[in-house]
Amino acid sequence: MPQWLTEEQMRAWLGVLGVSSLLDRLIDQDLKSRAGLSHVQYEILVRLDAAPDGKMRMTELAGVLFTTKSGLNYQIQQLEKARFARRRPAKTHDARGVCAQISATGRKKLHKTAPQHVALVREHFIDVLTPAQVAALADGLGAVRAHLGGAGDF
Amino acid sequence: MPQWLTEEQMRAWLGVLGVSSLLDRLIDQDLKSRAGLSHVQYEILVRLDAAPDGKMRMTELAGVLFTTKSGLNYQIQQLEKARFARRRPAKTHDARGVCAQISATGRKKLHKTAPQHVALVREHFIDVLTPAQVAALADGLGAVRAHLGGAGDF
DNA sequence: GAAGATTGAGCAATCAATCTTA
DNA sequence: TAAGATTGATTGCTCAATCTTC
Repeated sequence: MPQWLTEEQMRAWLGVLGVSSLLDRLIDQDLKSRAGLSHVQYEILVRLDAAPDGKMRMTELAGVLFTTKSGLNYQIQQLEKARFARRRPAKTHDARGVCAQISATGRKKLHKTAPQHVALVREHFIDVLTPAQVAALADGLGAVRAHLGGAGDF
Repeated sequence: MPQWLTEEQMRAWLGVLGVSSLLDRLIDQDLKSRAGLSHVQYEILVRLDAAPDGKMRMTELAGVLFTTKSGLNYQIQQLEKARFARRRPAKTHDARGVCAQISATGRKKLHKTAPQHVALVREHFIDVLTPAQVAALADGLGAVRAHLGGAGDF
């Protein structure tokens, strides 16, 4: 016989699914209407902006963003069309590598967009919780993430 | 000046996004390969199976699943093709209402699929956490969900 | 006009296959 | 042969518009 979930375990599990669905949609709509960026595109720009020289290897970027290489490729194409990023051969001796690099326009766009985005995350996530709850979420979700072994960094 | 997130707040936030991405993909692949169902389709069947008479109004179902009405409509079509569910006019005096109803085949499929699905959720989520961590996640995520005001029920 | 539901166009994600270089 | 990256076909999602009934 299977070991069903307790009521509390169920709340934790459905909580993860529900909260991420709701917040992701909310954020996507906000970013699209305000800045014309999808949430994924915004996260790409954040990572590139923080990276040395504004550039990162495609596979590495896909890893930290928990997306597939195909999906990332598509989004980088969109960012290239919008002139927010470009592709550059990686300057290793390995000619297979490709880097995505944020452009000056991309940085401007990001820096103009970020404050309101952070405000939204605060309003609907951080500020709804006590500091202890935030710590508990960081702790628990970090444990799950560590177990899943994604290439993330935080 | 915007109020940036602290390192811990960032871990909590990226934790939600990362864990849900990773687990959702993992579960989707598992369900598709084992049962030919997407995660969304599985959740639909769970809800219908638990509902009185195995049926639920389309809008209500979309609400508890945090999905759009269009998205739900598409998935119900797929479930109809597979004979796991069907559409029925709601038996209110209001002729606008439509119910989705799980079929006997759908119930069989669900009951055969559920144990391994729960085992997977345990393996990669519940069992990775202490009972206190599970309680903390249920608590914190519940608070966020309550604030977002989704039509969920748990 | 508003609520419940459905449709269609366009966009985005996935999976397998391909191409190139190591 | 394998790693890095890209593409193509297919599926699924989102948004706006539509249709019907209240």
